[in-house]
Amino acid sequence: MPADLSASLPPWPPLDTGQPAAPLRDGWRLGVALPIMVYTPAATDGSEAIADLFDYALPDRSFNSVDPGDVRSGDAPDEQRFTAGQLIGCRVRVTVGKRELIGVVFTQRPLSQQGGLPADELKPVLEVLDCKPILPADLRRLLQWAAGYYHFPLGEVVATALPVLLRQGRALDLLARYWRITPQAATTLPGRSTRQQEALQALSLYEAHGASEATLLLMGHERTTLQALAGKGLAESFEQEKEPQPDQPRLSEVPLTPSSEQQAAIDAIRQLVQPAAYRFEGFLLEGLTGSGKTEVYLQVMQTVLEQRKQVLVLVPEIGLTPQTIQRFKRRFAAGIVQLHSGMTDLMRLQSWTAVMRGEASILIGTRSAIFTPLPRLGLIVVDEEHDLSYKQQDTFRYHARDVALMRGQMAQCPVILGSATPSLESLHLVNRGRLQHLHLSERAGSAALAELKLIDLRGKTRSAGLSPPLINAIRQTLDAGNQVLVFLNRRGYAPVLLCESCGWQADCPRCDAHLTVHQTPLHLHCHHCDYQSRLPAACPQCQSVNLAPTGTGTARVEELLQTQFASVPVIRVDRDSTSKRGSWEHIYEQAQQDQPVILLGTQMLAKGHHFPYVTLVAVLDVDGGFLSADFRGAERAAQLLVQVSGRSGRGARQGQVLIQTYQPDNPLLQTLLQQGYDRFARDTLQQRQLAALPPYRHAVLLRAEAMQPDMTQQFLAYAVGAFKAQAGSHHAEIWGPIPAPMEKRAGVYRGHVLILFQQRQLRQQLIAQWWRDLVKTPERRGVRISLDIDPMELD
DNA sequence: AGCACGCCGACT
DNA sequence: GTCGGCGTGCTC
Repeated sequence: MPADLSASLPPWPPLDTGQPAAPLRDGWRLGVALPIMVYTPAATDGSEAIADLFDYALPDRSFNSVDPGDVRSGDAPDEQRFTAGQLIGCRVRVTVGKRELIGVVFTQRPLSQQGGLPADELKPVLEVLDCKPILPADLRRLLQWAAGYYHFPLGEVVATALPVLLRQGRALDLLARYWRITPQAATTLPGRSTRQQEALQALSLYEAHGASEATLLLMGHERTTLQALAGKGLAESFEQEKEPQPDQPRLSEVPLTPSSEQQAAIDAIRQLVQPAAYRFEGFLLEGLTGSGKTEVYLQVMQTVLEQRKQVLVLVPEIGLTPQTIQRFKRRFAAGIVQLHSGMTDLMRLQSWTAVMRGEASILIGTRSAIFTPLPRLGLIVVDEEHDLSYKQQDTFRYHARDVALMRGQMAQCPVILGSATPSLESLHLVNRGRLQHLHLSERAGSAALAELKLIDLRGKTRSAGLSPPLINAIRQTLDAGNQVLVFLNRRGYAPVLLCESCGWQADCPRCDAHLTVHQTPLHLHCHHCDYQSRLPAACPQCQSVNLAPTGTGTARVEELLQTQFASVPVIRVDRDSTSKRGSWEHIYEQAQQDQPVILLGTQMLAKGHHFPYVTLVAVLDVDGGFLSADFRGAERAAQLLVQVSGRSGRGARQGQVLIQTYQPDNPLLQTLLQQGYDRFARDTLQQRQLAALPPYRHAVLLRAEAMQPDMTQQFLAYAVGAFKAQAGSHHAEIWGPIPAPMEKRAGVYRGHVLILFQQRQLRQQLIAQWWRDLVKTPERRGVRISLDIDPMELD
């Protein structure tokens, strides 16, 4: 029986319009954040100093007529286009140099007030695009924090927070179509159509004030259904200025009965989402795949929704499957919207607007969704918090998990970080008492956790990377009618083309890397820069024709498996095989049948997917990660192993995981296998502490790249000199400059300096001035530089 | 990042 | 004599 979550609460507050400011004779000076890579000094705005703003004038005549209705109406004369309201948080169109850009107002003060550029040197604002702020105060504060923390221009940070269409100047539609139920509906039956019945039921919840069509569409109803109801006189549509229509979340499914562990976790978090007790607290919810983390999220969310607050759920880039969405939609009849890269710009704008206006209560999105305005944010969930996709790797290098923790503090709401394999950063926060650790150790249902076993590759023959014991295990599993998952982190056919006469190897001309052999179509491909070429007929060095594809890629394993197990379908899942749209769904469908198949794939297969009939997971090569030069390599590899093993034996059947290695005695690998991830993580943390590495110290990576290797190194040497001159060498340890692990990539020579700080605040201060000077310095010419705060990968 | 201005080679 | 090469410098 659906329970009403929203007993009788007051209506939602209006949008943050601020205090209407009185029009001044001489107009306003607006501090605008613009999407350009420029750093400007902080201009003072009363008490607060905000860097990277450009001042523009909004002249007096703009205020001659104050009529909110005329804002943006195309035929109004110029003088009537602006209101004298709060402009902070609104978009403006301005001239920058010779071009026009759209920025967001961050400060607003009278032109007569002293400070900044003389008023007559300011350019005028061309157009005000919003009559109400699109970025509310709390989000502006978060964006300012992020710009400061990551040392990135505020305007560029703001740009990542806005949907593309708003960045391009599109107006937020103020008129909308609404639907409501008619009085006749009380006495007339809707007929046999279940869709119409469902739609009518939904409409009845909104009573006479109606529901916006957008909301109804988001709830899964179709426009044609509504029109059919209108045809029968049961519903009617009308247009009105869009007032935020509060979402009316309801529970639409009976919650599962939690295990005692789940209940303990739910209770712990629920304490903080009681009406009087709302405050920030971070939780690390650690639980293996299948242990029921999602049920904990759902039950805490229920409490939050009961108070008409909103929930933001972050998921990794590939974690947002239709199954995930379905799970939430089954549980709550509520506005649930998504934000991810697979959506069109218009869909993203609609989701963004719906949560910004409080018309949706649940937002499920990837990394950048952390910057969405949610006026009544009550809970943030970061699922699979260890996932690397939360860290943006280009230009604005923010970490969505870290931003989420800051946002929770600013919004005074709890943040749940969930993972089967928590990041060492989060475990460190637990140790320091900054996060509360909650455990789910039991696996729901009957399935026991898969047992992990090593296969010692030393002295064993291999065909296409598979040892005889592994091939036997695969055969037994298939003969028993079960499915097999084979995991290899290398795409293509063979990772290198080798001349068997002289040892020549086909290398990429633009990178320090081998070219990968691909079979269909036959060519050489560089996975680092996309360079492609034909296979040479003979060795360019010794003219021998004994060129052999060497090593193992997924395509070659596929070939072997197909010949070895001819009666069983082999499904390859990697970027090469799933690039076509719909192919992933097809694969998924096949894997959900209780038929023997072999699934073969890269990372893509490791995460979050349910394969109930897989009972054997084979990891062909685990050594790359555990031997990695990067100090985080082992952590990554361990997380991947645990995630992969979570794919096995989720149904009623016992699963096993076989791991091939040349290093069966590797101590970290042994710890992981014998004592589990927790112990592995504790040991690894201890090593980090001894080596004074993150998370025990706070890192900054300065990257540089240039056309010549010495230019890169020269610049980095200069940068180190400048840092020492400014900061001395007491507060920080400098590593480098050193060339990047793959120095030449896509034709440019890359290098970096790593600086480790004892204190985060000191890092913040010392880096700020240094970086702003570096950007300006003439030594920079010909060198591209970027700054990475809390770097995750040293490449 | 754009998009200027600015000072040196092969074309009508 | 010009079209245009991309070096460096600014954008309220």
